[in-house]
Amino acid sequence: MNKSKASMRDIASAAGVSVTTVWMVIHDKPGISPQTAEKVWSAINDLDYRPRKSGNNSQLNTVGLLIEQSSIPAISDVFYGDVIRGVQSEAERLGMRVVLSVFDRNKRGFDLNGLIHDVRGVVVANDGDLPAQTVLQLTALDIPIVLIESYIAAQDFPCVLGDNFIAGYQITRHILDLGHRDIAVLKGPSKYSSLVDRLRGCMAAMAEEHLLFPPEWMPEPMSGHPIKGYVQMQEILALDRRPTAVIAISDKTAIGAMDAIREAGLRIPEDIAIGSIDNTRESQFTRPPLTTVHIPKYEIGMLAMQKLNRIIMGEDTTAFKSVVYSELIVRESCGSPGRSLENPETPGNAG
Amino acid sequence: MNKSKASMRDIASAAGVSVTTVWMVIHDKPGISPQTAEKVWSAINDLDYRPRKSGNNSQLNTVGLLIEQSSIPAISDVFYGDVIRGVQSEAERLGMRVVLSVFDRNKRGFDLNGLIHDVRGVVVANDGDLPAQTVLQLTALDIPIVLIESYIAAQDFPCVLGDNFIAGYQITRHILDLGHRDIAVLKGPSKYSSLVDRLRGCMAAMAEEHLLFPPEWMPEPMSGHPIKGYVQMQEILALDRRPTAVIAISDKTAIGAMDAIREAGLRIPEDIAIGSIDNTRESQFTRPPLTTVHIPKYEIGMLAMQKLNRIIMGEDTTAFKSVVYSELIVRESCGSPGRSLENPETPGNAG
DNA sequence: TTCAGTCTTGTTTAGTAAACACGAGCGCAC
DNA sequence: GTGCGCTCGTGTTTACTAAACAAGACTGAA
Repeated sequence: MNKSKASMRDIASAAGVSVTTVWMVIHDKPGISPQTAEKVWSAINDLDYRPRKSGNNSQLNTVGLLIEQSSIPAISDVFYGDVIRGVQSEAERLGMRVVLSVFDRNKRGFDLNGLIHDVRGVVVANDGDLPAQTVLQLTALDIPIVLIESYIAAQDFPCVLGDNFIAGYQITRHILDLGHRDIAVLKGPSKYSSLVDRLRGCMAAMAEEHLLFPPEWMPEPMSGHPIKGYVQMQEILALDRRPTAVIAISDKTAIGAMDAIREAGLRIPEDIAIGSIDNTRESQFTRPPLTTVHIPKYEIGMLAMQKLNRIIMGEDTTAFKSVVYSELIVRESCGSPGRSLENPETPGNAG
Repeated sequence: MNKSKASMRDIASAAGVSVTTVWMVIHDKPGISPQTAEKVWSAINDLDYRPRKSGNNSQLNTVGLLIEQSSIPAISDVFYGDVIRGVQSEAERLGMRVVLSVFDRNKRGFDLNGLIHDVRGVVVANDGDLPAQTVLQLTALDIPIVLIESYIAAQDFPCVLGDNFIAGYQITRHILDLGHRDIAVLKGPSKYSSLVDRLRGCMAAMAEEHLLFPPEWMPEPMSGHPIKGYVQMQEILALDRRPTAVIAISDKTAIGAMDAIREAGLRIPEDIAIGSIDNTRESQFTRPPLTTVHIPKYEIGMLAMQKLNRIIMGEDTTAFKSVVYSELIVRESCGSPGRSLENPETPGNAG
């Protein structure tokens, strides 16, 4: 008669507690003393208990993490690795599971239906190649959604962002404060709203000094080229007049640009200073180490998961942007603040 | 012997339930059936129960709303009226009380101590005159704090903001799209971080068209002058060359500027177009009605209270900016989009 | 084969007993 | 009278439960 595996009721009587208590122990709810939990767990072990129904309800607290294919293997990607870790660890804290789902830019019709049935919400990491239409489709189906490092103008989605505008402003301000006035910028594809915001921040800082980036010093990015920034930088170096400093819109772009600068036989930062935004792990190992703006990637992931959970729980009713603070990290690629171009002692402030 | 008032235990036995249940009814906790609640409440009424300790614990869920004096009578203030309503209504939903506390810019040492003992957290509306030091003092005392429409650079405070940068960008973009190229801007005091961000957004939009605001078309604001924008606009109108459009950093500034424009015998928008940011209530009753950018003031207040509550409850651990979406409201003060300057049919896009 | 009825499973609601924190009052020595 | 410990009554919190509930699985009659 005891052929069928033990049930919660069996565990309860074996441990001398109520079924509810057993349930609470299994689901890690508050209000259980360590002793009781211990008793229950050992009873579960002794009787070899295995929940029956749990198969289907586990899907009920699973969320999807939609990510574009180019970032795969995403776990090790310079930017999204940290974001994913943040999402994952917050999900764990909330008792949720995360399923990774890759968006392939070549397959037009993305298989949303396969995803949405198993999932209570979706966080969309990065955009660019993920057409706004896909995102709208998700909301039409009433699936809660949170965007990461992207927003859609006039479409008020909940999202979590780095302070991209301020980051652009900060790095540009830093380079201006070092005395530079001939500054170029390596921008990114305009489909990434985060990169657009960064550029706008750069331009605002320049405008405060009544300066504009000359058009020839704002080359368009090569789409699809493996080494971002490399070709853009070459274009600038081929011009008659060369900038004394260049701002790269991302660390990756900066790294490509540094290659081009070195190949041209120029020194960093003596001939050309370079600064960027992201503070990815590799930025501290470039030669010279990159002056950049830290974007708290782990926190972005964490907050995104937290926000998604709150939307699912009905706690967040109005959509808003959550913006995490950025911080300028001064290393060596712009020269140190003590030694500006003309004035070795104090930061230059001419303008 | 029954001289002393009834206690929870008395209520409990009178209603035939446990003390815990009585407590849960009084504190509106979940897990009480309507019938039981009814029984308990009537017992409370019959025995004329009155909680003893509650005197001090009601202060425990009170929060302070710190506001600068110039905004008083704050309830009717054009901007902060809505914000305060938002804070208040969310506080009510959360079962909290709000005490208004006015910061007087003339009294240097603000009496924080009087406030902090009764309060579990503070939301600071506006800044400018509220020195950063005061804010830091609050955090040093470990009082949770949320800033509204302000942040302190490099000091990572939780805050709730309108999307000031984008708002500046939007109104400027709108005016540029109408074909204007000779554009002036009426900026605000630089101590207001929100107004600084708006200006930066304006400058970024201009820079995208490779334009800068000429310095003579960016007059400094008169500090302390009753009618904001009026004197600034007069300065611009006195110049040899006049702009075809002007951007006011706030609705209030725009209203002053419109007076100056009318006094100079010029028509709005035919001679000078004007746009601004805020969408305060009065902006729709100006003549002509003001084209402006809506900043959701009520939502800002609501989110600030929500965020403060979460910080108090220990749910929010990392500080971040919450940014609510803005929206361009096209009325008549810039001319209608169908009829731009040179081209009556389509928006001008030269540049 | 199907379909109503019951059984068994996990889950949720609505509740409780007992321990806890803390100030008020009380007695008692000094 | 004043300070000091002690108890006691207060509201509050923790740890736990009985009973109702939802839903799939099983069963046995039509």
